[in-house]
Amino acid sequence: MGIAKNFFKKVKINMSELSTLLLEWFDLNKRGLPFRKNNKPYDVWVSEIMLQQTKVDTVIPYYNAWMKKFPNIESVSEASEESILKSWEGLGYYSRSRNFHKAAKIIKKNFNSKIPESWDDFRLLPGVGDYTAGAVLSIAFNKSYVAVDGNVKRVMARLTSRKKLSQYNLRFIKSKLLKYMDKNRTGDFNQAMMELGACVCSLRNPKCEQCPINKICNAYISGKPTEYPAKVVKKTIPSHIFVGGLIRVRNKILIQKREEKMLNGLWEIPMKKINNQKNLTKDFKNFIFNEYGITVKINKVFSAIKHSYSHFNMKLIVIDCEKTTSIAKKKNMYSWIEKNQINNYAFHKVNHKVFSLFKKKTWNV
DNA sequence: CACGCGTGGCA
DNA sequence: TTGCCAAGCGT
Repeated sequence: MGIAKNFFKKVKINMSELSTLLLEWFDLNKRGLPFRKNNKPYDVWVSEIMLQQTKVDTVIPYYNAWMKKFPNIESVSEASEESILKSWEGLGYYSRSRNFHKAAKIIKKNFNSKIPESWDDFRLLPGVGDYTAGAVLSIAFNKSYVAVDGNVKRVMARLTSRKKLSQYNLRFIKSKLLKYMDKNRTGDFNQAMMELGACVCSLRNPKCEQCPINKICNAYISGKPTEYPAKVVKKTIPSHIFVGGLIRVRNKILIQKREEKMLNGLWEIPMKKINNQKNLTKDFKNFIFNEYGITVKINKVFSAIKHSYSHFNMKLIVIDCEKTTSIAKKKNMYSWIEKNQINNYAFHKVNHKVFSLFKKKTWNV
């Protein structure tokens, strides 16, 4: 008496048509992305960095502004850290911009400001991983490298009916892609795989009936495409309470520059994680005195602003207060600025929520 | 190698 | 409302 096997039988797929079918679809259905007009190496690279874990629609305005301000490698290599961060403000994953800044300096110094075409040189630059190297080298130079992002992993997991994206399966997937990609159009092939994943072979509701390669797809034949790849269990995200202050003196407020790994180099109002709200104002006053040597008079305590980061949720209680006395003490890098100077600094997101809250309420700085 | 790293959209 | 995830990389 065997166990009933109603698992579908994996079909031996002939992938020799993959490139032809895919590119035929891509030529008719590709979106006209602004960063794919001329496929110049620098343009492609900038877009690939911005597109990491970020949606196309979010990237477009940042990309256009960046290209206007930093049209080439040399302009990036000569830019200040401040102006780089200001152009990246709000886009997230700020180390991308810091790594690109470092890479531009290396390219100016070692490669005469010309983006290297060899895998070994390009892949070693800070912020360039296997995906970005493959994408840039294939799209800008038509080199035969695969670019395997989250979309491509999902498409290939379905084509080959692999539930687990183990290192072994990923190597298998890459070898198949490399074998069957159109070597005359490697950049288009890679982008077509990604576009298919984003627009047709989507995570939740794949449009299998419209898919140009459904006849060579194991997951489609199985009738349960969303079972590939299997979902991975994620860690639950903790929540933390913070207290922060809009500390005023006359028409100015106090801001500080972050020196931690997270949001490094970005500006913020003084804020601190607290364990509970029992001694909220007392904790806040102590924090401000210990950190800046400032005593404050509290005007108003606002209800919490919520903000979600990738790995924790923040409830930020903001206190409106005025500086009463101060002693000379500088632990952090900080600055007193007027309201109209806010646009001169790169703030991280939650500060803009604070500013807009105060604008609505009692903003008379 | 599993985790830290931002933000916005969408179900 | 809350949770999930997106053209990944560094450690």
